[in-house]
Order: sequence, then C-alpha cells, then structure tokens
Amino acid sequence: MTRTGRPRSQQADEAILEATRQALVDLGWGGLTMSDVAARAGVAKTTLYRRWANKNELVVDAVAALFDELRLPDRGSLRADIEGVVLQFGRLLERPETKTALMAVVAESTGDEALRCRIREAIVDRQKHLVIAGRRHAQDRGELPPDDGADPTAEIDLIFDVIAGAVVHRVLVSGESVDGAWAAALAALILGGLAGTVA
Amino acid sequence: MTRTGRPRSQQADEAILEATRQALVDLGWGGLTMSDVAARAGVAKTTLYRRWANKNELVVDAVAALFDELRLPDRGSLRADIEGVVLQFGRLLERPETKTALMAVVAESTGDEALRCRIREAIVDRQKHLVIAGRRHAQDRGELPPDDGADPTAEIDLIFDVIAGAVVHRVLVSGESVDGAWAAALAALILGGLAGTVA
Amino acid sequence: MTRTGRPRSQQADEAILEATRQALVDLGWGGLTMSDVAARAGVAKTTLYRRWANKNELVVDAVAALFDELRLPDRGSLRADIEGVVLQFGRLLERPETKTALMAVVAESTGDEALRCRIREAIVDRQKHLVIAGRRHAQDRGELPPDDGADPTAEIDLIFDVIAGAVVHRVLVSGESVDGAWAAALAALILGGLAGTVA
Amino acid sequence: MTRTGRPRSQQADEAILEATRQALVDLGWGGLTMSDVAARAGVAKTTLYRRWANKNELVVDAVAALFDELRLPDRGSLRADIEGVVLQFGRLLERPETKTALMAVVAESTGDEALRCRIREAIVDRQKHLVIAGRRHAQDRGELPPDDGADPTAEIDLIFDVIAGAVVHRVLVSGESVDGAWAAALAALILGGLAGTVA
DNA sequence: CTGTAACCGAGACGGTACGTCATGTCTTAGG
DNA sequence: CCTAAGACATGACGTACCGTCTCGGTTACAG
Repeated sequence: MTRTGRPRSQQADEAILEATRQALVDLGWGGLTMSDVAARAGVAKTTLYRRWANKNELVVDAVAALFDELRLPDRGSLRADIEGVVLQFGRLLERPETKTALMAVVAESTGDEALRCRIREAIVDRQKHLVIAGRRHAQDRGELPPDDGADPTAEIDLIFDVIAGAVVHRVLVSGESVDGAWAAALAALILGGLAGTVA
Repeated sequence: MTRTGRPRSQQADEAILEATRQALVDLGWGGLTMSDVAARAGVAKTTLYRRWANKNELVVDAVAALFDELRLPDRGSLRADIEGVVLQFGRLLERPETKTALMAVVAESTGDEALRCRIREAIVDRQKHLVIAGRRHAQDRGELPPDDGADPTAEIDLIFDVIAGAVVHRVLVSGESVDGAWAAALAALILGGLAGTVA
Repeated sequence: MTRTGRPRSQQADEAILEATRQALVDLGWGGLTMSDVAARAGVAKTTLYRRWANKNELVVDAVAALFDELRLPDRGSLRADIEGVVLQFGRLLERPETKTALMAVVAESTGDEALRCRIREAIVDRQKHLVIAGRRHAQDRGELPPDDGADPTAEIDLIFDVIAGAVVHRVLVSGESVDGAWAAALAALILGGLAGTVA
Repeated sequence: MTRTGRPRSQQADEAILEATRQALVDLGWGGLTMSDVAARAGVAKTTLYRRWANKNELVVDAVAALFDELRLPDRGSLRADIEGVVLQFGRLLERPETKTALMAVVAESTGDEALRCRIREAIVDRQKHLVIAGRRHAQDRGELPPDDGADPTAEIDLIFDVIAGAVVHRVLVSGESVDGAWAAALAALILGGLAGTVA
C-alpha cells in the first residue's frame, strides 16, 4: 500500500496548536471558536476539522504540550523535590491558557469516555510520573523505606491526588497564587503525613 | 417606593433550578441550553432570564443548593470528623449534576470576577466553614492546641485546599470513587501532617 | 386556538423579496446566496429560512411579484392584443432579475414536483390567463368564432406555448431583444395560423 | 516544437462526458458536483479541470453531444418535415439529462458571454440549421417561394424561435409531453402562418 | 372595583458559531 | 507531461442557541 495524495502539512499542526493557546489567553474557553482558531493559524476550518473532531480534543492537545515542560530534577531531599514540583505545577496552572482550559475540558470529559482517556494519557499520566519519580529518588536516598512487596499504587495515587488537587484547588477555585511559603507548608504537611502513616 | 405589580412566582424558581439539575444530568454542561431548561420547567425563556442573566449564574445557583446538605456533626474525634466530611463531599461530587457542573462553572469563572464571587459565596465558603468548625471541635476536645494569637487563616486555607482539592481531583480528574478506605488514608495523612507541623 | 407569540414582521417579507430581486440583478442566479440576501434585507438568516425553505422557493416568490404587472387591456383588435402582450412579456423578460432567475428555477423544477407547482401557480397560470382573456375579447369582437362546444383547452395551450415559448427563446436563448417589428411578425404568424386552422 | 510528455487519455474524455450525463439524470443540475463526476468516470479531479474550466462548460459539452443526433431527412412535404423535427426535438428534451441541464446552462449564461457563445455554437446553431435545411427543401419542392433577394434571416430566426421555443416551453414549463397530435397542431399553425404572411 | 404595573406564555427577532460540503488549486508519487 | 490521490484555502450551506423583543393575557396591590 503506497502513500498517495498530498501529505498533510506538519507546520499547520503546530500553527493550530499555538493559535489555540493564544486564543485561550485572549478569549477564554467559552469565547474560543474553531473559526477564530483557524483564522489565527492562517488555516482553513476544514484543515482543522481534518485533524481534531471538536473543540475539546483540540484544546486537550494544545494544553497537553504545556505539560511537557514538567520535570523533576533531583533537588537533594524529598522536601525540596515536593516544593519544587508544587511550585512548577502552580506556575503552569497560573498561565492563563492553562487556567481557562484545564477545568473546562475536565468538565466536558464527564460522560465522554474518549475525552477522559485522552486527558488521562496526555496530561494526568504525565504528572503522575513525577510522583513516582520523586518517590524513587526518596527511596534511593533512604528518606522512604524501600518497597516491601505490597502494591504502592494506592499510596502513589493518594499523594498525587493531594498534591495536584491542592494546587488546582488553590489556583482555580480559591483563586490565590502558589508561592514559596504555601509550597513549603504543603510540603511540610505531606512529609508529616508520610511520616505519620509510615510510623 | 412601594412594590406594585404582579409578584414573581416563587414556585417557578424552584422548578427552574430543579429542571437545570435534571438537564445537567441528561445533557451535561455543554449540552445544556436555556431553552431546554425553560421547556423542562414549563416556563418561558423570558421568565428565566428575568431571574438569571446567563447560563453560568443559573447553574451556580442550581448546584449551590446541593451544597446546603453538607454538615459536620461532632463524630467524637478529629479523625472521624475528617473521614466524615471527605465521604460526604465525595458522595456529593459523584452525583452527575455536580460532577458535570462544578468544574465547568469554575472554568468559566476564569476572567469573570462576578462569577468567581458568586461561586465563592454560594459554594466555596459553605465548604470552608466545615473546616473551621472541625478545627474548633478538635480544639475543644484538646486534639489541637488552642489559638495562640497568630492568624490561623493560612493553615485553614491549606487544609481546605488539600481536602477539597484531593476529593475533587480523585473524583473528577482521576475518575475514581471516594470510598471508606481512601477517606481513611487521606484522614491519616492529614492528621500526620498536622502533628508534624505542630511538633 | 389563540394566536400567541410575537407575530411575524410583514415588512421583513417585502424587504427580503426586494433584496432578492436586487441580488439577482447584481450577482445572477449562480452568485446569489441566502446570506447575502439576508444581509441586504437587514434580516437574520433565521428569519429568511423561517419563511422560505430554500433558494428556489424564495426566488420564485420574488420573481412572481413581477408578473403581477402583466395586463391585457382591450386594444381594439386581436392583432393589437397579441402585439401588446408580446411586447409586455418581452420587456419583462429583458429585466435582468427576470432573465437570470426564470430559467434557473425552471431548471431546478425538473424532478421537484413541489417547485413545479409553485411555479405554475405563481407564474405560468398568471400568464396563461392573458391568452384566455385575449381569446374572449376576439370572440366578443367577432374576430374568432364562438365556442362550438368542443374543449378549447388544447388550442389555448398551444397558443400559450407558442407565444410564451417564442418570446422566452428569443430573449434568453437567442439573446436578442423583442422589438415592435419582431412582435408584429410573430403576431402576423399567429393570426395567419389561426386563420389557417379555422378555415 | 515537439509534443513531449504523456499524452492525454482520449477515453477519459468520453468517460467524463458520459459520467456527467448520468450524474445529471441521477442528481439533477443542482445536485451535480465535479467530485462526483470525477468519481463516476474513474478519473481524478485534476484531469477533469485540465479539460473543462468549470461545471457549466462541462455540462454544455456533455449535453451538446445529444444534439448531434438531430437530423432532417426529406419527408416529402413541409408539413411532414416540421412535424418530424418537432417530434425529434420533443423526444430529445424529454430525456432527463437534457431536461435538467439545458435550462440551467441557459440561466447561467446570463451575464457570461463566453458561456453564451459556447451554447450557441454547440447547441443553438445546430438546431437552427434544421430550419434552414427545411426551408430549402420546401423551396425546392415549390411549397415556398424562392428567395427574392431580401435577407431571409429574420424570417428564419422567427420560425426557429417559434418552433424551438414552443417545444421547450411545452416540455419544461408546461410540463406536458410532445405527442403526434400536438406536433401536428403546431405544424398546422406554422404552415397557416407562413401562408398568411406570404399572401 | 378599577387602574396600572409587573408578571406570564409564546414565539419571532438579529446575531454568531457550528460542522459539512463543493469549488478550484496545490503538492505528492508514479507512469 | 500526464495521471490518481488527496490536502489545501475559501466560502456558502442550513441548524442551533443566544439573549432581546413584542405580543396578548394574567395577577395582585393601590387608589
């Protein structure tokens, strides 16, 4: 089977995603329209719909790219690692394109299993990996006990929900920023909690 | 200035809010339309717009009523109080009308200060009150030290963001349910954290 | 059954039909779009579609109004009556809005029985009435024999197809104008033909 | 200058024209699309556009081929010749591909001089030739006087507009078929008219 | 007990975005 | 140079919802 016909323009893809992010900043989720994105990207609506079936999927992909920048360098201690990831995630969520888009697509994903999967793959799993990496670093340093054979999934999920949930809630619901003091307080709470549950 | 003219129908209000919740269950946030709500409530669109300026405000009020049922009975220990409120909040969020609506209005509130205020008054403050009450109960029992004169706001906000954020994240983003075991684990983490920060 | 709701704007109807005729002059049949008509009429597309289901029906109604002006005053002789109606019909067809629209809707009416009916009622029957009236005038004057009891429908239809067809063909297909000389020649041919068939 | 490169496929031309006629039958003028014609002909759109600039020209050529079959055999009398050509033309117009296409391209030719020329060359002149031939036959037989030096163009055009117009109008506008009786009646009218104008 | 003012239903209104479709051009790989 | 395949920019399509408005008609309080 030979590939035939004109190939899709790769540069159109990136132009569309960038236009989507810019439109989110300017107009918010509710004001974002496919026509506007197409116009900003210098692309026809058809081209846009050929790649993404609807607004939700487009925005997920556009926003997902922002999560690529999340990293977990070894900062020398579990406390520093937690503070680092909290600050990083906080700064990411405070960007207007993330702020306006993330909750909206999560809301739309209720009752749309395909969208939920796309979000999980593109965004959630990428963050959860940070928790797993941080845990491994701490075990290597001896700050946390090594795996005892029990499944650590539940604990990882809990820590993930606490960290990500707290940051999301503070930024989007409470509407306050994530600064060093708050990050330190959250890290202290979690460290205490880990010590308490371990003991 | 005397109020004259035909008074507004009080039963229309409740019919509209109930119709809104039902429509959210059936159609989700994206599929909900004002016309549909009006039709379900047996009411003209005019009547609807006379009371709520737009979809967001209507949904906030419709959903806010659900949060009235949150209570913090004294369960005898801080641990039990936390587990109780986590389970209560989890069950509330797992209802389809809450699930689909809450994140959506939060998303819309980005860049809409009036909407953000309405959400804060109608929803957020109502939940935060639970944290404050639980803290006072624990102090009365001697589980937590009494106020030392320092402003406890920061600590209350942190605990609130952690509890509410973790529950929201688990239910809406991770897509898993809040059961007794998870509630116990979260309560344990927070209790350990409080002990650690206090010590 | 009581009439309820806001009544339709009668002035919108006429604005739309006039805008349609003007758009036909400017753009021709192929270039005419519903959006453009709506914009010219200062009316929303919805308003337009509420009244006419598609381009064809709209144009039929817009053009039909032009045929209202066709009259058959008694000019004193059958020859003069024929010449008069030929000239009138020729002038009507030479107007750009008629020229471009008439054949197009006739073409579309192939395979659309509803459209064919609409055309017949709104346009064709209105013209055929002129032939019937002219025949009666001529009988009153003694130029044609009175009805002998036989059905005159076939003869009327033939004369109608010859006159209307010849004018349409000359103007639209041959692309030449209908002037006095041509009208006289056509009238002479028909008068001769009538005499021949009668004799 | 030598012709180089791959030569055009001659069989593609006929496949396209035949596909066009078939598509006209199935979909009518309004429903006919270039993509569909290309698909039916098993040909790429590029190939189609390389030969015909647009839909109108393609359809003119596709339909014009049908007019090639018009003939005027000498049937022995002017009356028989007229009846013959009327019946022939009627049968041609009653074919669905002709019916739906002819008026449509005529309508489009309003305001498109190039298209008008193409129609005249491909279709109109081919028919008018029949009138000229019939006239010459009749003169040869002595049924009509020989040319007296005056320009017969006006008379030929009139007869042509009357015959072609009447047939077109009966079939397409009145929506009735051209049968022997009607053809005879039309022939009688024209013969009477010729006699009357000559006398 | 009659105004009158604000309410009510219904539904038409001007807008705007939707997602699809057809047009005519272009860019590939291959004949 | 032609061909098939198919992506491209453009722009109209007909639908749906928005939030406003205009109707005729309905309360309930005021004079």
